[in-house]
Amino acid sequence: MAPSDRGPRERMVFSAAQLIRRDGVASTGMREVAAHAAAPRGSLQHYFPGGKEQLVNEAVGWAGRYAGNRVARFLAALPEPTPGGLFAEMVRQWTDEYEAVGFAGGCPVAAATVDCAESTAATREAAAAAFATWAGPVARALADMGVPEERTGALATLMISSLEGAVLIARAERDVRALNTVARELGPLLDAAVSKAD
Amino acid sequence: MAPSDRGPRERMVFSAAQLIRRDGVASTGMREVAAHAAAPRGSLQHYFPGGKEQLVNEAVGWAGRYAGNRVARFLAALPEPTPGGLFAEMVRQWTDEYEAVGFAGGCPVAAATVDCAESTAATREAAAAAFATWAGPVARALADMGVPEERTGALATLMISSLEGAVLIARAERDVRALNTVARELGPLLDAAVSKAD
DNA sequence: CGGCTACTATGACCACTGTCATAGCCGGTG
DNA sequence: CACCGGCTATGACAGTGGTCATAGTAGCCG
Repeated sequence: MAPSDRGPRERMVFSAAQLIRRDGVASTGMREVAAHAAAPRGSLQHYFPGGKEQLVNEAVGWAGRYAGNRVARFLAALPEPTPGGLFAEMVRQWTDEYEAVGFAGGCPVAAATVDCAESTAATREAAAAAFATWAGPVARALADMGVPEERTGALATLMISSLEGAVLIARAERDVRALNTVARELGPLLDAAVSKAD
Repeated sequence: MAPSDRGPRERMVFSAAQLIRRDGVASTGMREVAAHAAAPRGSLQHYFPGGKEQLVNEAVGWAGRYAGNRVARFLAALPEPTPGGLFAEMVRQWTDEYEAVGFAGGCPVAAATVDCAESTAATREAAAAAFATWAGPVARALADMGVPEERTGALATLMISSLEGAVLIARAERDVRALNTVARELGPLLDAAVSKAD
């Protein structure tokens, strides 16, 4: 699932994201991150002199970039790209995971927002940046599909909002129902946004 | 904002919800809850022999009931109830708060889900129950407005998902943009769901 | 060889948490 | 008055957290 043989630094960032996804920021310990990454504990203070805050911020940034990069893959997987199809793929990544390995993990950016939005300004900004680097490719993809420029941003926000909320509900219920619901209900609306002059 | 003169027990549950909303479950201490509720620390073990878990679960339940009860108020505030109007009111509760007192707080149910879904089964179930007691009144309201029965549940889920996600993004960005966006984009879709035979 | 840099290894510190044990208050009732 | 239940008050405990200090290793350069 993840490249386990990268530098230890990268592994720790990745592990931090994984653990934050599962337990939230506050419940994730530094020692735990090092152990999960099979990295020496002493490396934490070496690679992340900024402490836990720096590690969390990098994990959040990593998650944002990951989500943004997935968009291109989703598009490539679609025979004929449509907004609704893209959203269905975004949702499917979650339903696939939940059905395959269970409901252990949520979105790390959401976790960081919930846990740090008020207490840690830098992390809050990292989360906002992550949402932006995620929404950017989505909006561009919508534009490429023929959605008018003035609506791409709003629809991208709607897609990400619905997805995040559905992930939350799905995790609480341990059921992918909410995810499937938003995909089904939102698909037609998204497809209807492509201007017919194409 | 809240009835400050209820029993100490109720005040503690309410304070717990407030603090969880702000900092997440893990970062909210029991002593902090007692202090915030102006309640004696010794009362914690008296009223909540189940410890923190019980307190958190009750706070989540309280939040779910609160959200469910708000629905009736929103409907009463609308001259002519429509699905899009109801959703706009639900969103407006958040934009009003954020513009009035800042972006300190999110949804306590979301916070509990993020922090406890994997670690504490009972809290996860409490969160699922809270979402259900919230979605119920929403779905019933949609039905009363003429939405076909077979779609009310799905649309309620869509509304709550989008709202939760938008709250998350708004908090990260410290901007109500996402909230306004989902309200604007989803309104027409919701209104279009009322069957015309009415 | 010495010296330097990158990284690793541990142990200690201090702040704090949830929980428990114990004791005290205080208003009723008999 | 004695008694007792509901509630409060505090101190202690054991555990865990992030962080710092210090020392060690490995490898390259000169």
